[in-house]
Amino acid sequence: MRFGSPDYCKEYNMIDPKLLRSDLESVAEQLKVKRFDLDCDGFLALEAQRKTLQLEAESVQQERNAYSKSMGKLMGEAKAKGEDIEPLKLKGEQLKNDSAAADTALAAVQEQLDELVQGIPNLPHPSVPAGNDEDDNVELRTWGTPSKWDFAVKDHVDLGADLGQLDFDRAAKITGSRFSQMRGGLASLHRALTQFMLNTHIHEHGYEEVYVPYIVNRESLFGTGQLPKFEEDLFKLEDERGLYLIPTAEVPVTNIYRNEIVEELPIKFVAHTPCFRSEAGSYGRDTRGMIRQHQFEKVEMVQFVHPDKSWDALDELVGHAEAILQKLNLPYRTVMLCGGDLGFSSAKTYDIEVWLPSQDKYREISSCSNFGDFQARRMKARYRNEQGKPELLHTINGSGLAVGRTLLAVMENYQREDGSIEVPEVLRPLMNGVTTIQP
RNA sequence: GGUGGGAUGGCAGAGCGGUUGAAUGCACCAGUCUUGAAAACUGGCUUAGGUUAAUAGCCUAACUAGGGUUCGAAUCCCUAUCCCACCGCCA
Repeated sequence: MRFGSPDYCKEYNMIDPKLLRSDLESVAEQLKVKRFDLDCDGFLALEAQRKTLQLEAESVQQERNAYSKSMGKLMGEAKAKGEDIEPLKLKGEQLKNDSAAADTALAAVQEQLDELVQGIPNLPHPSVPAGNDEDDNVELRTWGTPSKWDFAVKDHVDLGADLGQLDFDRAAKITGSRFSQMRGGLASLHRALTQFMLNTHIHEHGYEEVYVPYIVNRESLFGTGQLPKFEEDLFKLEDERGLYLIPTAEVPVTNIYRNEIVEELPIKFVAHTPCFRSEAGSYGRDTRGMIRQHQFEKVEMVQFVHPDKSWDALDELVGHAEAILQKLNLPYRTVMLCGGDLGFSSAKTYDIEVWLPSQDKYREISSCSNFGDFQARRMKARYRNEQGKPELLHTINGSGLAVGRTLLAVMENYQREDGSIEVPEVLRPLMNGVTTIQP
């Protein structure tokens, strides 16, 4: 759980504290791209206190250790001479109290320092453009051409309802809003998409499939950065152990190597899991259909890579996600997120957005990020460098893809005038040759 | 859910409350020997934090985790987690 001593260093530092001490101005400058205002004066003041107090605490501790070590001998001598050993103990007691006082003072400052440092997001990569929100994201490329329809296109909600295979009302009855229930061909199509994505990543992109828990502990959520800042986005179990439903496979998969030194890099994992998100704070947004659900399926790619290779690996991983859309022949575009839209832990993120004819625009279907050593530092996930020394590795991940949204995109882009849906070529072998979803 | 037994360095495995960061073996690295290799011998071999120009020294911490007793804890006490065995229940 912890780096080093419980007294002197708290867990979950994120930005390298050494970097803050050596290059504070530069860090603050870089964080402006992310629209984060770093409290430099506050940091410097706390850091100065920390340094003084830590040196003090360690020196008292040193004295105490030396005294304790000599105690055995001193007591023996005292007893041999028939002297009282109480004064000897008293001095030890005094040292203990001094030490405890010094530790307490240090801990108080360290706590404030930790709080400050832990609230600092990851630094953005120099190539990340400044900007406030998604409107400032930069389109890098588009692929495919949105179809022209000579009839009025329906959205997936109407298509699904007309097919009698997608039912939000019954899902609401069973559970509540933001859930869906499917049946028949649509349910099969949904499953086939999952299977297709997994097969592609495993057999064409070199990923190893992993099966992981869908319920995780706090430490894992800290490791990937969902906690402590984003607790309200999670479903927490009413359980004294304090467990949570996973909001993404990223959490269990990335944490596979928490507190470990891995032998060989890179490691490429792909996992299919359900994802659970409370969507607190998104009331009224995307309430129609299955764009934003409390429960959805996702195929997630996670890579553990050498620090020198993470940027190349990210580009490659984006390509893996795009390949799925290309094989499904779904038009999309790839954008680079601006600083203001970047997630807390991410150094750089590419979003892939699929074309939705009903909305006449592109909507996010995958998000691919490089976290640098940010998550690795929280997780203590390391590898052995060329000198054989443990060093933080880099983590990257990306959806490949969000299955629910992919289904929706397939429905809308493959719809026919009669309301039936053509099954994309690549999915047919997985659906026993079925070519059309019909009522 | 019940009862018992465990958790020590990469692995195996010692460890009376006081030079134990931790015996020993294996593995690993370097050297000697050898034409080369093996064997044998010699030496090295955990990690984190702080200090520092330093991956040099020095200091602090760590024997699953958290708390307690003590001048002093791997060693004693409490709690949690995980593992093993048996019983009960069960997809």
